Amino acid sequence: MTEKILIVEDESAIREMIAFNLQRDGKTPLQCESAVEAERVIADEQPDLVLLDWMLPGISGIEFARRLRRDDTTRKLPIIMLTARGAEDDKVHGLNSGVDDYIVKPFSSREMLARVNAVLRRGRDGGAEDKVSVGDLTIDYAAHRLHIGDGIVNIGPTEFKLLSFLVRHPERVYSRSQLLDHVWGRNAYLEERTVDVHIRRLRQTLEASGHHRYVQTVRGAGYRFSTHI
Amino acid sequence: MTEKILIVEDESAIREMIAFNLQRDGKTPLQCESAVEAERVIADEQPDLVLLDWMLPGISGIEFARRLRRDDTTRKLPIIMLTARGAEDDKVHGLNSGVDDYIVKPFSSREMLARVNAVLRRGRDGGAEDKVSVGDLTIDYAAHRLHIGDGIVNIGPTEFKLLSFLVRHPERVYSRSQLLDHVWGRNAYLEERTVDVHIRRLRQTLEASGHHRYVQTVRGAGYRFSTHI
DNA sequence: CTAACCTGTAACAAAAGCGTCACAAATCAA
DNA sequence: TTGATTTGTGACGCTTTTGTTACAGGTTAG
Repeated sequence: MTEKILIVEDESAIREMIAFNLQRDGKTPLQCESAVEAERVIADEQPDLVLLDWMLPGISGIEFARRLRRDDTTRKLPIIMLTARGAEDDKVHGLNSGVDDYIVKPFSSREMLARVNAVLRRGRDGGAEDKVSVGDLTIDYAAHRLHIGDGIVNIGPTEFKLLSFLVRHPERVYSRSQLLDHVWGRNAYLEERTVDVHIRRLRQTLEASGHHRYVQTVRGAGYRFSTHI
Repeated sequence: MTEKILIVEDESAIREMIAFNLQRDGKTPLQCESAVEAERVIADEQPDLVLLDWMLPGISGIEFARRLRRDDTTRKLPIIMLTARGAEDDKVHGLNSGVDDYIVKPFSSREMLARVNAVLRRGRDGGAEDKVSVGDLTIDYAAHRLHIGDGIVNIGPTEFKLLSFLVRHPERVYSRSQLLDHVWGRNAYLEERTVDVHIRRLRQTLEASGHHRYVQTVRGAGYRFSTHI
């Protein structure tokens, strides 16, 4: 339970603060200032998770994340991105399909710990479980694919994320605002109706091959994934 | 559902804006201009969350947050800090004073609501009050659904709120006026007979699957939820 | 570089739920 | 019993919410 967590962040105040709070939570923090250094530490220490700053001297955090994803030995190493608030966040979000989560600065220690533990838990529970099946649906997270029955169904990135989120939290209503937060990210400021359209597209994809109403509307509240009725 | 949220902020424009948006989201905003005033309101009204400006006349927001954390009666009261953009130091100080989250000015109403709801949700999950059962009724707040016996019944927003309120306060008579206040909100000016019609609709929903008379009329007084007779 | 694809938004259509009213039924006070 | 008061019930516009389609801009793959 004393997971090693590597912090790659050039600003020492933030780095220290994160390390302090991780330690208080029973983790073993490792600190790095640059990607070059991080590469070595990852090889030597085999951390369980990486907290990666988006802005790094030399190679950017995103590029570094990409590189980690390309390498077979680090492909499954969970990464949480630390990003600054700003216009470029959208870009980050669009590009970082390989990143497990991201935290926007400034963040509270509680939020940071919550996300770290969530990602660690995810890795533990479903270490081998890259697939989740519900009814005749199978979501293949590793391959980023959706199976319905025997067939493979083509599904867009947003639809996939939306379905993934809903399936991970079934029998529970989420408002449009909450879905925007969880699926699109906390700082994607979009129309709430955008959610409706994607729900519609998702339903179309699902019902093209089956006839279930997994994705349900709760009037005045939001949407819900349920296998009942 | 109607959580009380205290806004401590000396700039009235910001305060009003926040209050307006909170109200639109179904919350009950309370407003204060200073820490002294806030202390009294917290004691009197028992809010569920505090939005605290970091710059306050007299005592600073951070100092006030620290004080709240020291006091046993307010130790668990969630605090969201409102800070101006900039200064790294603020971040560190704020985090150490134990606040739950941060919002950096200027912020959008959607972001503010998202964070408020996130913090409230976090507090609720610990409380684990997601389902309430009475007799063969089970109200599932998370799924926004009503179970009767084995069956699942879908229920409209107003009926759901009405039933929720009655079930939370069973064996007690509420007048139409009181029900309008608690279910529809203090500033909904409707005919009192509207309550009758919704009671009727609720009864229909309940008796469609069972034959109980949970919702009882008390002539001249109002309605009551009761499991006997 | 082009074509296919995906995305977010707007506009319109459909559906659902809401509040009010009018009248029926029930209850109460004489 | 009778008349008055209270509550139950069904119907009807109206508003709000959601479904659906179309489209313009942007991105990706080939």
